[in-house]
Amino acid sequence: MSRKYGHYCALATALDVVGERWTLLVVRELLGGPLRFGQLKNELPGIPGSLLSARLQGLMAYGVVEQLDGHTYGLTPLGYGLTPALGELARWGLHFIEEQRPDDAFHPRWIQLALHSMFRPGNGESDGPAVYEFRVEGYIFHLIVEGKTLRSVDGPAGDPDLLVKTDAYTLVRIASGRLRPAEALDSGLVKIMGEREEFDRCVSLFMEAGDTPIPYVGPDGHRRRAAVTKET
Amino acid sequence: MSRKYGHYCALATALDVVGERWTLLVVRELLGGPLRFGQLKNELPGIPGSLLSARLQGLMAYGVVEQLDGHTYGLTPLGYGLTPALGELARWGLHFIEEQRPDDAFHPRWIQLALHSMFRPGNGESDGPAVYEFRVEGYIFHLIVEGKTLRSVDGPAGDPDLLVKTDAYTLVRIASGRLRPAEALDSGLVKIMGEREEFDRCVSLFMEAGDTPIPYVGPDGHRRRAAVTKET
DNA sequence: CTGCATCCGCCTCGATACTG
DNA sequence: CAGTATCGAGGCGGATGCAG
Repeated sequence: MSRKYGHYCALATALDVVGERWTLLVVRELLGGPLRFGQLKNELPGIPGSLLSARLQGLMAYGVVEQLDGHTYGLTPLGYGLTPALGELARWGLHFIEEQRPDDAFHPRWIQLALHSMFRPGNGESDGPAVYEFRVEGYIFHLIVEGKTLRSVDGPAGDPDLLVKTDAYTLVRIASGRLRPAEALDSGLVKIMGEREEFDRCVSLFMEAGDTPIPYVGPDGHRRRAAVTKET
Repeated sequence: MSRKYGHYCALATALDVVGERWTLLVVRELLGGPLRFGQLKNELPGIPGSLLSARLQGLMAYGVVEQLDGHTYGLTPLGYGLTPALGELARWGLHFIEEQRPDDAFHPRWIQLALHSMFRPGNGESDGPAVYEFRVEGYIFHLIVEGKTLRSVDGPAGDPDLLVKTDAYTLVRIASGRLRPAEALDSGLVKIMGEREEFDRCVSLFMEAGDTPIPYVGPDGHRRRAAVTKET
């Protein structure tokens, strides 16, 4: 049995279930739909196979993940219930995304989660559903905005209102408030196919106009200790 | 340097900062305001002093916690930014809160977080601010509902619209959908001072009428494995 | 080749004792 | 009271092995 906190507290209980290392990242992967063990392992660079196995067993025991036919694992409704929590955590994590893209592993699917976490339903009134196709480093998906709901679907859209082509690093710089969307467009870091007006509307769905939605906490801002500290 | 996932992903980055054991519980304690090391240790039953020290150092290095005058620690604005994430996690954790109150440690302050996580702004229209005082197992605090915001303050209220007296276990049973508020009131598990109508209004701020907001996942629901599994 | 169990070195964690 | 030092136990990371 895994380590528990032994606090009669909703947060501590949640962490008893999904607080261990790698667990929430496993859930992150499955948010996009069921996956096989191998795919899961491929999209979680660094995880030992044995640990992934253990996590899946644990999550199944809690009813968060279920094993479907043919060695595929998917979230139960309970597991999908973690979506808002993961969204808020991801949104907060944008404060700390590194300025320079490090040699970290990356999968374009990550940014779908980030986009979801920044979605502000209510900004940008749209009558019918709006469809935006994204092409990020070879990966294609599209967002469907309908009223107050946002869905992201893998693959190209049939007839998108806008097509956006860019790279992950640029998206991160925009999301963390270090690059304004208009600048990204003018400098060619973001290329669009469609009306400029539609681009602005798309942007307004995720961030307030002229404002940095997620102020970035730089590497020096990380150190709040006033005086000199031992650097070992 | 703590272990990092090495994923260029907002969620993984957040977990790099607050994903280690005990870290989010330290933040939970500080959400109510700055605390001294000793208080913090007392309200986190089970944490080793050395680990609390390490966590505080780490959080300070990231700018999430800052040391105030006289050995007191408080959240920075960045730290308070974790509020929605902790709220969503706590809300999800309500699915797993044990049916029987175990011998777990408990502090009434925990339930303030749970109440926050269940708050549904927009339910129950109130013109002026509504003030509800809670007395839970000797601990007194009051909620101030004003429009779409909810604040909870330690200590008694001056002139509350309603006074609620109950125990933690009953609150958990209500929150996890196993006990309806009206039943709790009728059976005397919850005692109120004020109008019954005001009680209903208070309830409607946190849960939909006649509906279980957080379906409980019982100990048997935890096992989704169809067949018999080895029990060691 | 995929899915997962096993083994081992290392680092984190948990408990206690110790210092300013 | 605030925080540090020490040490055993156990979770984690990486490599290997085996069954379907």
